[in-house]
Amino acid sequence: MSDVDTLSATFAALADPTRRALLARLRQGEATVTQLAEPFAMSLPAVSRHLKVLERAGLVNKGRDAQWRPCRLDAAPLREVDEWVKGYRAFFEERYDRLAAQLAERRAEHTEEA
Amino acid sequence: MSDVDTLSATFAALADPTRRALLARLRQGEATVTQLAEPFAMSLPAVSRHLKVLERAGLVNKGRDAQWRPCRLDAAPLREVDEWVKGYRAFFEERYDRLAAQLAERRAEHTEEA
DNA sequence: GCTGCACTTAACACACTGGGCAATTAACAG
DNA sequence: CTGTTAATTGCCCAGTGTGTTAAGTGCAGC
Repeated sequence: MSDVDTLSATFAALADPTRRALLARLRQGEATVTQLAEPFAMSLPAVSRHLKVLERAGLVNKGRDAQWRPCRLDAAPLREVDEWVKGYRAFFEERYDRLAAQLAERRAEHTEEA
Repeated sequence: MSDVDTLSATFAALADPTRRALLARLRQGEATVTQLAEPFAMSLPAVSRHLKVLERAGLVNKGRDAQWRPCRLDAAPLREVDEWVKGYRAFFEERYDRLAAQLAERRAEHTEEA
């Protein structure tokens, strides 16, 4: 996890239901680590580590208020995810299904030519 | 990786640049395992396993043509990703930045009430 | 049936993940 | 100074991921 590209780090961070739940919670506003951990059947250190993963992925910012570390959502990396998915929208959107099929077929022909 | 939810499996599959490159290649149409492996500085078995990960995530379908396994893109799982990201769009889209801030603040007030 | 090609599986190494508890740091409250 | 609360870090363990090479499987063609 040392020098992974942003997109990989973001996807990896999102590939865990606990972390996605943390993000969902943070949509409702700031929360401390203990507050965030409360709903989970999991130790505080475990949640703290999940938050660190999210933080390193740039999805969460931690502030400092005395002994509390109020966490805020930073959805910026999700913009990149959105852009990436956009490149595949033609392949999963209903209204684009036929277009996608045509694209794939036409490009397959080009491939065979080469 | 046994009984992971679809979204987690999809995100995990996407959290690897090699696999994303494989998907990008498959946008241009069917390809065999060897064809797919060709651009990578990586053994064939390694690529084969990457494809298996994509297959188990439902992102790739493998056919059977004699000794070849033509792989096709199946972007259906990405629809779910798109839906998920949509839930955060208000937090990263320029035009929604102010709205998101308001939402977060208003919900933070509600939280404090409780 | 042997040989070759496409691909998968096996066996192994190694790093990372995610969970637990215990100990530690940091900051407030008396 | 002492004790409490918030949060992190260290250590251990089990499981998983990713790469290698070598062996196995399945199909085609002479």
